[in-house]
Amino acid sequence: MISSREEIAETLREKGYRATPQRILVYEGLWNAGSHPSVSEIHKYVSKIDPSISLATVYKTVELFAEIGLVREMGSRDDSTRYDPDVRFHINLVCNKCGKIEDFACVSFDEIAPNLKEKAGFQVQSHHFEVRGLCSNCRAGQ
Amino acid sequence: MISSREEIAETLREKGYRATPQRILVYEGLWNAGSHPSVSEIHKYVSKIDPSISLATVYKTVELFAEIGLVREMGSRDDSTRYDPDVRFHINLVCNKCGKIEDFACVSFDEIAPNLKEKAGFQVQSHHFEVRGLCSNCRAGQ
DNA sequence: AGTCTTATTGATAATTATTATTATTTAAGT
DNA sequence: ACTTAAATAATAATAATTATCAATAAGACT
Repeated sequence: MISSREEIAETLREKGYRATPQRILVYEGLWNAGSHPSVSEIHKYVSKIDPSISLATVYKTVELFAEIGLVREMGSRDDSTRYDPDVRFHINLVCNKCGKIEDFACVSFDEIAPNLKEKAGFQVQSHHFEVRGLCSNCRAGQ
Repeated sequence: MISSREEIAETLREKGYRATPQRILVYEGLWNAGSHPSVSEIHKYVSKIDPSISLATVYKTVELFAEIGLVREMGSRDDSTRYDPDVRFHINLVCNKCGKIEDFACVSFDEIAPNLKEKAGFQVQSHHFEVRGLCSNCRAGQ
């Protein structure tokens, strides 16, 4: 699922953007800075490799990635916005107690809203499907 | 779908909270302060009826309502967090251009993730199902 | 390989949503 | 009516995000 550095560079150039080392690094951070990382967590991760990278650059990069579909913005409920580099359709299960986020496969988008486009005339660009509650661990500890 | 003042007051008391005029007012604001209103919009609305109501009170009230299931927090992507007083399962269609939010009925939760509870052992407390893209108007104007 | 143009970066200031604090008020049980 | 803890209003504090701008470097063109 994760793309190679050269694939990312190619995608950026195709869309008319420059393939900078910072952008490649942020892409890798999205996959390696923990589960569904925040900008702050991504910045912490990439700083270990390039200590001079700016927080503002990470902000601008994830915003760009979201625009061109390289990442999915999850919105913020508690602290800060989180990002999911898996852009395939799935459900994010967020535990209200421990905060853990799991991914859960579900039926396809077309099965859920078969006539979304016909009825609403809506052109889908991204989605955010989040379910909040208690994960199995936290339920056990109740 | 909207509950009466007395029903809201009763729900609050049942859960052990006080039924204050501010809380009743905020509940009405959730339905009347525009589509999927933000805290700021709710405060603007309720201030017309009770000019002394504090912004902090609106924040605390919607937080309480979200906890006891009287409203659904939609999370924030752009500006501020928005709230949906319709807590039934449905999709929010958010236009990336004009910002309009429409509600879209879809198949039931259980049809989408039939074995969510069995497989993930996850106890659902709330959901946020948002699809971003272009609404029919904005597509036409492209 | 060298030069040019302009997008991008890094550093930081500014903004703004949200939360915390605290004295005062009030809902609801007695 | 009285009491008491919960709730409110006002406002200060926090923290995420955005804006600004001079310096840098990616990529196009010789």
